[in-house]
Amino acid sequence: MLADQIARMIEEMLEESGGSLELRRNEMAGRLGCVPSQISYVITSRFTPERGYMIESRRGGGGHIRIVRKQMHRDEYLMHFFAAIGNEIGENEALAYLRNLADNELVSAREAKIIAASLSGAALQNIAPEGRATVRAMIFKHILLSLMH
Amino acid sequence: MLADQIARMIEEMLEESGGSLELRRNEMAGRLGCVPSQISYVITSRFTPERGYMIESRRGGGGHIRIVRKQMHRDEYLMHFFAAIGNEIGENEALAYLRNLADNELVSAREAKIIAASLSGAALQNIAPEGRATVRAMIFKHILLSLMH
DNA sequence: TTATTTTTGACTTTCTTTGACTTTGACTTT
DNA sequence: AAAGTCAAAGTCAAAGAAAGTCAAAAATAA
Repeated sequence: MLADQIARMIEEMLEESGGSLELRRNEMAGRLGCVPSQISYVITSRFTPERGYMIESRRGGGGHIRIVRKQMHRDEYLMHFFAAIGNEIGENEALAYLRNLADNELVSAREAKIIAASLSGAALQNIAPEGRATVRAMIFKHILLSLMH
Repeated sequence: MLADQIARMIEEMLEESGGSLELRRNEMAGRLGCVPSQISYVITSRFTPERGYMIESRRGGGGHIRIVRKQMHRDEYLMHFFAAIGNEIGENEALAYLRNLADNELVSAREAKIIAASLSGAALQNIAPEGRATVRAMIFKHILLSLMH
């Protein structure tokens, strides 16, 4: 799939450059033989702040898109998530946060699995659908609390 | 019967691939000359977490369904707990099991904290009291499954 | 028969791809 | 300096591609 391919490419570049890069949308689209907005799509759908990226860009002649992987620190991070979760959270969104936690080594891979299991729709299937996202948010927040101090 | 045939086919593929596979629902349905939702039916009715499978999927272009078998070799201990939990479990009883798991080094202290948080009455307070023990059992079981390698 | 499991298909949701149109910035010309 | 030109990037909505859901009908089992 195109989107994944582009995402991989960007990740690679980020790796090489140590977490920050500047690309030119049209030029990249040209190289890949795709429409420029496809690049935008990939960036907005994959390199979100939720997953720990900052985006900034400039239009016009010599414009560019800059992507920075931001490295927050522990407490700030957990707090940030705590606040970000809100009163309800869907499974996918929760997994995105979780992956971010794992990437930043705030939880181990095994811990991430445990958490994922406890937030999974399957585990919560006995709860009425309208209530699931709320319960999931509660559980997630309590887990984050257990990780603090 | 169609469903059994599909189930066998999936099991075979799992065998070949060593316990984990990714299939495309439409494509598979096409090959079998059946309706795509039939694949979904087989997966939800046969490849359940209760039977040791984990499912994840993605919709849209390039979507897929991934099936992973958690092989339980020397996971009998976890299985034992799994069975012991039953359909409902109170917080105290759950904590007792958890301590047991920790004592036997099946989970780390930190993991135990995470699990305790996710099973706590506080985390589940949005659920009607009658339903809590059931949901707690579900979550606990799913966590155990996630621990089975 | 009655209850449970299968099968099907219409409809929904989620994710991707594309392209037309808009906005912005740098440079050039008046 | 103001206006004009052109090269970017941004936005948005439509179309396409997959998987999910659900309930009715059909088949099987009890």
